[in-house]
Amino acid sequence: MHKEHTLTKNQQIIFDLIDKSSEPLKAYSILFNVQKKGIKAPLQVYRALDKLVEIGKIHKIESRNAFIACHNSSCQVAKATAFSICEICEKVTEISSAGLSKYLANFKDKDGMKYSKYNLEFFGLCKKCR
Amino acid sequence: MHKEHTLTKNQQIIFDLIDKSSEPLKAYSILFNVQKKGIKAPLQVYRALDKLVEIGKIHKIESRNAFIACHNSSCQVAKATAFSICEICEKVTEISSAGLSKYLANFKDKDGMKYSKYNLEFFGLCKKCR
DNA sequence: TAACACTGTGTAATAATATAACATTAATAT
DNA sequence: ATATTAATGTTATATTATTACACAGTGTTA
Ligand SMILES: [Zn+2]
Ligand SMILES: [Zn+2]
Ligand SMILES: [Zn+2]
Ligand SMILES: [Zn+2]
Repeated sequence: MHKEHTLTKNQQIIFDLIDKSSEPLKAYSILFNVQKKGIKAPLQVYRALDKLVEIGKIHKIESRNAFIACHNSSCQVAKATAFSICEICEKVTEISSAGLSKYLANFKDKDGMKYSKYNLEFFGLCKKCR
Repeated sequence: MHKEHTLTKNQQIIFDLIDKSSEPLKAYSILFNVQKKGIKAPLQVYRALDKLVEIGKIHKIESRNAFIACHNSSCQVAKATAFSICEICEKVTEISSAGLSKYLANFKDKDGMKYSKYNLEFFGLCKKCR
């Protein structure tokens, strides 16, 4: 469960937009869509995005420079994320697998180092596109 | 072992630069460094980078928008990559673990889907920065 | 109270990253 | 030879992200 954060006005507007989107949204597409709500500048968007990522309400899909809402209630560590990305339709799904997260959290590199933060992006074809 | 590709002039210049760098290089830093060799425009750099990524000679570190040479001779599938990234000094190391790549290649999502392409970035502190 | 720290906001300007469009040249295949 | 593909050179532009500065709200604390 996510720690409860009271979102500010800008954060709430931008989170709502991302949360109800069926696909990852890019920063300037978000900007375009919230201009009618008074958010006029890129920085206002990026500041809200930064905060939302920090508190785990959204995640950034690094390979796409886009953002999706976290729908994974067990995503306790906001910084340990895994996604599947369809290379045709660009559908992105957050992977919620206890086995995977356990494996990665326990993975040790050759220096014996463990990592609690990671981002994993799988690429392939989604059900519809196969 | 990588399939042998004969690099073109621009590709070779840019690969050499990345290969001898101790840290990931960004596209415009590459551009700056190869201008004396006649590569003048961003597009010339991006085209070479795209090709080098495609043939597995280099990898893109997505979270950093930077490129490193592949030093992993067992990196047969150029598109299945794992890295550790130091959050202080930004040192990046390609992880070469048979166990990890086997686990990820065999991972099935809840639809039973397997993925042969993935990119995994671990974040933490390197030996020196711990 | 007043001073302070902290967080968020608004705005303008600019930096950094990446691609489109078009003309040309080199390499490869039949 | 000719067709095809891949790479190049160049200009312009699109996309993504940050710097800098002024200010407002909130809570702490001296
Ligand atoms: Zn999540
Ligand atoms: Zn799809
Ligand atoms: Zn590699
Ligand atoms: Zn370090």
